[in-house]
Amino acid sequence: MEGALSIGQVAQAAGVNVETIRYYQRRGLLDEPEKPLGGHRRYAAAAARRVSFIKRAQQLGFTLQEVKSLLLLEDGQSCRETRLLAQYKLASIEVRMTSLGRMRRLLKGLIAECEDGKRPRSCPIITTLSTDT
Amino acid sequence: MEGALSIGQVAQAAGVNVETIRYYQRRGLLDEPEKPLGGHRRYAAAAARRVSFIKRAQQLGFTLQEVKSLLLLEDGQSCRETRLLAQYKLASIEVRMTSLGRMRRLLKGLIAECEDGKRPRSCPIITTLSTDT
DNA sequence: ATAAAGGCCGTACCTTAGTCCGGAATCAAG
DNA sequence: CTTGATTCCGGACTAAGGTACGGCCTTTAT
Repeated sequence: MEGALSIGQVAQAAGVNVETIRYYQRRGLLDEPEKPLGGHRRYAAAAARRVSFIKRAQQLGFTLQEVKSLLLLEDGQSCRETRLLAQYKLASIEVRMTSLGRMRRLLKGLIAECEDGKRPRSCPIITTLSTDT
Repeated sequence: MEGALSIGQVAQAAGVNVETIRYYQRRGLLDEPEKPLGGHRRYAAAAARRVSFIKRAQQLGFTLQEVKSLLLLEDGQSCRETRLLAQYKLASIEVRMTSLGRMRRLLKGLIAECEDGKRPRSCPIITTLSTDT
């Protein structure tokens, strides 16, 4: 059997709080294993992986609601819908990257200017940030 | 005079709610112009630009607290600190981009696989997402 | 000059993503 | 078999980032 973890072990494995696990269950992102009448629930290792996935997706800016949709892919069988969702996410990731790229270019340029020491009055950084996109 | 906007005009120009403007003022991201005793405050066009900047920075994942720091650059004169802060932000942007890049590669691959129609049983998308980083 | 629109201000409320609490029950070690 | 650590469960609380409300006053357009 590849898993007989307690909720605490799942939490530790995924690097989150026990309460977070329970919260995800309430939100329907993770299901609760059966409770052996008057005992403690046992989790498969897959639960910990699922939680890790949730955290990773979140770090990339997906909301729990979105992650939930993504996870439906796993559970559901419809490859078609899955692909659509993935394509949509991909598009949003690309938008974010483009945005970040612009900001990065901006900051790089400003840092360089700053280093040159040619500061006419106020730091060029914000004058620029405040005006450009 | 390049500005004599009402708070509503500032909000509209920046594409936010009037309440948001007031909220930023409370948070110290934007200062309130003097109020002409028993009248309505008037804003310079710079206020709208500032708000737009805040929104842009936010879209890139900066918290209001961080944006506040960034804005100190504008107001403060210390180029040195400004630069440090900007460098820190730059680094964090790069981390985010790398992360997003990984996710993008992942999604792209999975979408392609999905399109091939070779689905062994469940959609490959999640099997992968659940296991890899 | 008068009404509608907008501004002022304080307070209350909302959503997201958790975290904490407290009491009862269960598990694991010695 | 006792003790200490976990789990269970419901519900309250938090922080961030706003949004809404209500009463009153000022502006603006007609």
